[in-house]
Amino acid sequence: MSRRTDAGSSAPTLATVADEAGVSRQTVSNALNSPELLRPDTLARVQAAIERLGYSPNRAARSLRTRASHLVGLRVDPAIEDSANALMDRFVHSLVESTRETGYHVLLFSGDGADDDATEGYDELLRSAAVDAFVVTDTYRGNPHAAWLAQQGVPFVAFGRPWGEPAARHPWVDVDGRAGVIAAVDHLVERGHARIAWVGWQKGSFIGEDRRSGWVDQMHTRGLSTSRLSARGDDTLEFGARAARALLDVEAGERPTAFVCASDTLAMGVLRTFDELGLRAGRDAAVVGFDDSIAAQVATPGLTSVRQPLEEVAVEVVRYLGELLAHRPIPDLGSVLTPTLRVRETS
Amino acid sequence: MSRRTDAGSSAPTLATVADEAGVSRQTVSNALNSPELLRPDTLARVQAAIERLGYSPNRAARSLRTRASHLVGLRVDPAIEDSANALMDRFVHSLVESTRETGYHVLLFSGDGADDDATEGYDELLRSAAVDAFVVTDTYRGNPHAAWLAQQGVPFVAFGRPWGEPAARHPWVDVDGRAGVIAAVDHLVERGHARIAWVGWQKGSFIGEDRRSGWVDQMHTRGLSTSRLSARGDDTLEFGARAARALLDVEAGERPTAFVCASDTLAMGVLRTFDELGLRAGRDAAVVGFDDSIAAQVATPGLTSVRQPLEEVAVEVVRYLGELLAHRPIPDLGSVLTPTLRVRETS
DNA sequence: TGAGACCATTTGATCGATCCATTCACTCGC
DNA sequence: GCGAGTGAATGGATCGATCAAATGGTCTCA
Repeated sequence: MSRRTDAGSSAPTLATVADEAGVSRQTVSNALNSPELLRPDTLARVQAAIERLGYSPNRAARSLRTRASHLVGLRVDPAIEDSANALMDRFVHSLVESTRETGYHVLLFSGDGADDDATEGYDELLRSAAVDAFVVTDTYRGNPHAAWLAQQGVPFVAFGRPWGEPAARHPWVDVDGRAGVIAAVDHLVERGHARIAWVGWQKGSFIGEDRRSGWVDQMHTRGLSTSRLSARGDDTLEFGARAARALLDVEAGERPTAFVCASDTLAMGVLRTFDELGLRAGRDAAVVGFDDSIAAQVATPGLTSVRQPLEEVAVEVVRYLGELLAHRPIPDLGSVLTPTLRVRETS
Repeated sequence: MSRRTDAGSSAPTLATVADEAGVSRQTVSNALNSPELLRPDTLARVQAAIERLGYSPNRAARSLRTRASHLVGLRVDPAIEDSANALMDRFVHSLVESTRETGYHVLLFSGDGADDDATEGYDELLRSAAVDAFVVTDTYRGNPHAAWLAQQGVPFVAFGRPWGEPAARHPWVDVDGRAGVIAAVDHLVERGHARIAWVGWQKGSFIGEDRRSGWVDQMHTRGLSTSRLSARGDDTLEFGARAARALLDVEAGERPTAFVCASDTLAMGVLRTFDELGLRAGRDAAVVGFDDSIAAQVATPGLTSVRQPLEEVAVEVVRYLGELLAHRPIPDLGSVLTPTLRVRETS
């Protein structure tokens, strides 16, 4: 009965456990994967043996046979130190937590230096069957990764809408940036502000236009003018500072009393200009950022900011992954979550 | 010759490539793993076939046979939003970059909710042979993870010294916090400061004591007193603010003119108190933080801070991993890197 | 009593790569 | 001309799990 009695120092296998419990390999396998097939007493005996030997199925062997690695790939791009990056960090943490509950793990990878080939990294992991699916995070306009994955028929879930690509058929999760900005505008209007400025990104960014539309529309809904209150440029501290200087450099009646920004980075730039001009955020004028970064939390004064519910995003992403990998039809291809406003001293 | 001519939609395997090139499986395998064994013309023929079919070896099959997954595990703990977390982010990015060059990948995992069992997560991945080694990041006093891994004989590299455990035999990489603080003190002395305060963590933290020792010793080396200039508490914004208030609440001659902090979080707390008291960092008193977080970069005024060379740390960690997994003897078990001071407006 | 249905369990084959031992081809020396 | 020696390529076995099909046993009902 014991064709494998070497029980030496090497890790226990199915055969080891089978011997220990006095059953066959397949029965042990069933105890793990389809316990309902076993008679209760047999199941108990096998489970006891598994426990006793400290057995865990070998992942490589299982993957080889089932053609499923139970890994999802996530590409992390070379660290650009800005708030967007810190955002990713929160998301990654949440993603790891969520995947854990479903028995999956997150595999990180990066493209190689040569940026010309966007499929780099994805392609390799895919062909070697290293991962079952991908999570794609930066879905800016015409994201080549998403397009390529879709074309290849690779399972993936995107964090971010397929902006401007109505034909996209992959599941995605996104945060309603527009709603976040609307909440910010409402908050400021309720605080008595009427001249509320926008400091955002250049045209061409769908995300930027989405957020800005919240400002434009809600200002009009509230009966307020947006004229001469909008600034657009790069997502840098410098541009935020420059934009604030320009917006404030008008006659007193025209001057904005509040600034809504497309990112915390821009908001911190606005605060820098306030400091230069001797203005006090929260007293002389209000500022609201976007992302609720650590900088927003520890800055003085504390920066009011729109917080993305990344924990919920991760949960939704993993839910979609589960459906996708179980080959279940997915009725709703997209899921939009609402951010919340974290009010601090600058407003 | 072609026992595998199904070349259907499924991914190519060694056998497929072998057929295509008119050689045997083993020859294709050798072309990948020991190309010097092949005759140049055969090698070229095989490589052409690999290229043509877009073949990548199946990782699961390879892992099963070689008993090596080419994955390293990294445990990410539930996101605590502070600067330490942002630090991890930079490190993870660098680690992914460094491992890529050696053909390894980073697998993220987390402990389950039950925190009582420190081995949770590690144990599972280990027994299922999912990873070849681990990278451990938080090596505070008596870190149970490191101790357990060492005891089990699992290969791992630590980011952080095995504080207070001279018997430790695992490789580690660390940043010389003491040297960073010494550089900060020197910088401040050169700027004309003599009463330089320390705002740090409670006793019991080896890292905290290491950093503090840089302050104590360098102050004495410079012939300066440290009396009544030290505050210790939690690593929070609130404590930093409280400590600054207390340190400044003395008669004018006794008052510190500079603050060196054990973290950016504490430094931001100090800045908050400055703001309350109407003081201007960089003019009325200097402040230096530690970690060069994003908050330090975008704060107004910009916070001078000690920056850890995490990119180099990652490279060293991966180098050690390579030695460890190749079973090469490791002569130097530890590697200490020197941080640099990023000077900004607060000093 | 025996054919048929049904259940728990077992056996052999397989996933795709690498290890090991062997075979083949070819040169060289005597 | 023939065995030794070398380099190149091959074939069978194997890693540890799961799949697919077969086995033996118990129970039901004609």
